[in-house]
Amino acid sequence: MDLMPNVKGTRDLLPSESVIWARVEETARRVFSLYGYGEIRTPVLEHTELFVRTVGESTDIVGKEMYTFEDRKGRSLTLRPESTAAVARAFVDHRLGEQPLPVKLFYMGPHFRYERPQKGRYREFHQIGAELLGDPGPASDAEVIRMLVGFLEELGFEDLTVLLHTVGDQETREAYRAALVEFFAPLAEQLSSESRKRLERNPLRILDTKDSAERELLIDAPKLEDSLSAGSREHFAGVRSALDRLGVKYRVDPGLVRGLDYYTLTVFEIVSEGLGAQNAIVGGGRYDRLLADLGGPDLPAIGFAIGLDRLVESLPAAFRDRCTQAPAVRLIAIDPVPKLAAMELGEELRARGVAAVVDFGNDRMKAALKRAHRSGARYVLLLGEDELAKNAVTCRDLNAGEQSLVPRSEIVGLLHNRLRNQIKGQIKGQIEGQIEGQPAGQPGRQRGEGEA
RNA sequence: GUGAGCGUAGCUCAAUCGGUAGAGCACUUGAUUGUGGUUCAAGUGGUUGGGGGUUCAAGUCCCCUCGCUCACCCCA
Repeated sequence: MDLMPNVKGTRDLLPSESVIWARVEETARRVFSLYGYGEIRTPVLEHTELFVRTVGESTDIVGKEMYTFEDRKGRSLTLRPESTAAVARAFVDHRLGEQPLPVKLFYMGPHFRYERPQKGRYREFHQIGAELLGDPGPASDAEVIRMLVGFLEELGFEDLTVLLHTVGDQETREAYRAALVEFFAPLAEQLSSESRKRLERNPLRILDTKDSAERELLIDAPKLEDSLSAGSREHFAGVRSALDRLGVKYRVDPGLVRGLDYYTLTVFEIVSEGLGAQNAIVGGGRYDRLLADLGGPDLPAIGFAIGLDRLVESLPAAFRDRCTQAPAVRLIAIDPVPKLAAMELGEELRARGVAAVVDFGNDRMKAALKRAHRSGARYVLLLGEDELAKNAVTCRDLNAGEQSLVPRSEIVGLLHNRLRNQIKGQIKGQIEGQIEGQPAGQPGRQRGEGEA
């Protein structure tokens, strides 16, 4: 039992894991910026009212999952359970509607919901999201989805299917809501208590029930498709034809009803295998009323949020294997005096972009070499009195188990070249600027799968 | 919020009907005075999550509690 455990539903990410997260985040930044998105960083803390008004009082998020508390002046604050509302708030606050439209923003960071943790669900979780604000067209919907799919492909995901649906415009929703209530009212006894509540508060949510008896009832229930207004129908058709043209695979899923109140028209989701029950890694949709509801301009918008925790859990092994952080070179000084020489050499290597660590242990070389091996280093440079006297260093290749005496003047260039060559094969599909100092790999892990 | 399962060495786990806690890996040391990874030998390591109860005797049975995990609900 820990004396000081972490807070339930939160976790620490150690370097072997956080390096993967960093690569995913870098990829998102690169891909999204190629589409003209800029990063927005909003506070983790917002007024509770923001989420109550936008996400919806009838949702579980607002009803029972928010981390809400009063500050010292009695104001009700909430740790953000999602970010679309916050981005919309910032958009209104900063009058971004007066800029050339659409405004394209992405964000990433921690979010909080008070739920029982399980696989793929944490109380502190992380989202990467993007919002395109100020354009009504189906083309924007398609571009947003295309960008999202492109991002996931960069990470090595294959065969992910986009689930697509429409919840219609306001007119549609009102008509359909009425139709649903009319249909279910006489059947209320056959509904679960949960669904009876839904019938009052948010009838659309009955559609995605998992209760088999209720699914039977749904067969004869009015279809959302039949209530779609002409405009909604046209919009949905536009999204679909644009996605077809862009080569995005999707499946229309009539059961897909996003839970948040602010969604209109297009909604979509991406699920992944191997995540257990919490398999949605992305959710998104259009929210044409949200900005106006917040007292801002009457502008439409669309966006999505990626569950980073779940994304990383389902990340293809090929991507994970490329994410290593061990410095490739380790310098071991055998006596006190060469230690300073080792530090100097380390600086020279780093100046050329070669990641190098000086071993400061004062024990025997045996122990130092062991540390080097365990660190995942590819090369060890040995500096002792012998080497100093000859103005050279011993360069040991830990993979090959071979070593040679290299003149001091040549060692930096030699390592720089060797590591550069090794990296070129691995770098494909990875971030520019990561070329330097690419490590040799983790202990116990196959080397060089990324090559060729 | 509801339900189920599980807490034994740093890690993964074992321990028969209740009988005085053990293995693999890891770690330390040595074989090797300036050479890791392989091999061999030796060694360190435990309040069996915590508290209470039953019993001659509890890791094992009972109660309480804390924690973790999975699932429901819902969502990323």
